[in-house]
Amino acid sequence: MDEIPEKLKQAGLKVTLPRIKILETLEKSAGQHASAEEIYRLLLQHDEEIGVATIYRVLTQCEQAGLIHRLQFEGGRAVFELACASHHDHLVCVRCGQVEEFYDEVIESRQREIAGEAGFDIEDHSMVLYGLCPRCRQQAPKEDG
Amino acid sequence: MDEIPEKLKQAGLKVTLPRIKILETLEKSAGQHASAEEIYRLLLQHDEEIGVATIYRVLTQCEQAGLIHRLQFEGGRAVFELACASHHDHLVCVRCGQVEEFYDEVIESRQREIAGEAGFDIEDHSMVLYGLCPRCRQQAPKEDG
DNA sequence: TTTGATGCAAAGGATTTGCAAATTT
DNA sequence: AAATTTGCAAATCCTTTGCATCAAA
Repeated sequence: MDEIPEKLKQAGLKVTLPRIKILETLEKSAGQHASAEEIYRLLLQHDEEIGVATIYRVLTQCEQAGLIHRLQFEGGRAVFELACASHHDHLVCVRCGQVEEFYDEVIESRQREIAGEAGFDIEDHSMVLYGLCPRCRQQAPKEDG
Repeated sequence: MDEIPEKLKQAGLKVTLPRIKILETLEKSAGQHASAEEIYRLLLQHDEEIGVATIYRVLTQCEQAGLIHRLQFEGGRAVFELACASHHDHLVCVRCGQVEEFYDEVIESRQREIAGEAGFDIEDHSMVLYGLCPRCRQQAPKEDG
């Protein structure tokens, strides 16, 4: 499973320790989704002191190379994921931040139809369902009256 | 159609000139979608000098009151729309920024099913299709190859 | 008049950038 | 050795906040 250096090479990026560490961290992060700052902290925990600037730069370069995806959920900071998996959309827990992936062919085909009717040439789409994950639902049975 | 003051009152907000102007500007903006900065500039064009801080404050307050929605498309800045219309999702032109709305019951119901299977209690969702609108498609027949 | 709203400028968080020093090929 | 990459700090973008002034109820 250690193809990270290969991928960097194929992307025309030099294979450096920071890059490898950053991608490995993303790979191992919970649910394989992490923000730049989370990656920074995870690296620190493993005694890898890589500056935030480098992390942002590497993530941006890898995104442009198609190695990772940048996800813009509600709440400002971007979250990144390795691009190895096939296309999918996301379920995000508004309480704990947990991210789950899903893919639904019915939705995908409806999207194509809708875009076609509107005359749009779709390049990309994002679909995020926000709510409480099973765990958080139990911990917060009811919030209001 | 001039119910803006009414809505403000119902939301428990004082009916002030800046608020009325800001909501009117949003109402009249292209496709009824605008960012805070766009609203600021549109107001300036009509010789209304309202500070950005006020615009952000008013937009945030109106959002909390349910009068408008804050949309987080790709690219950082938030875009706002009046909440008068019923729920819908968005098609965004990646070139000219044009925003179109759509609603599809098939997608909506699939979303509910998916969330249910995952055990999530959905509070909200966002779905955005990014691509070239009909006009921009003509102006840019092919970019590569 | 009392309460809430505005404007300005300063603060804030996330991300980017300039430049010299350090690395990879 | 040549070309990139890194780290740091300063800069930038978008948005929020503190506080004195001003307007709405």
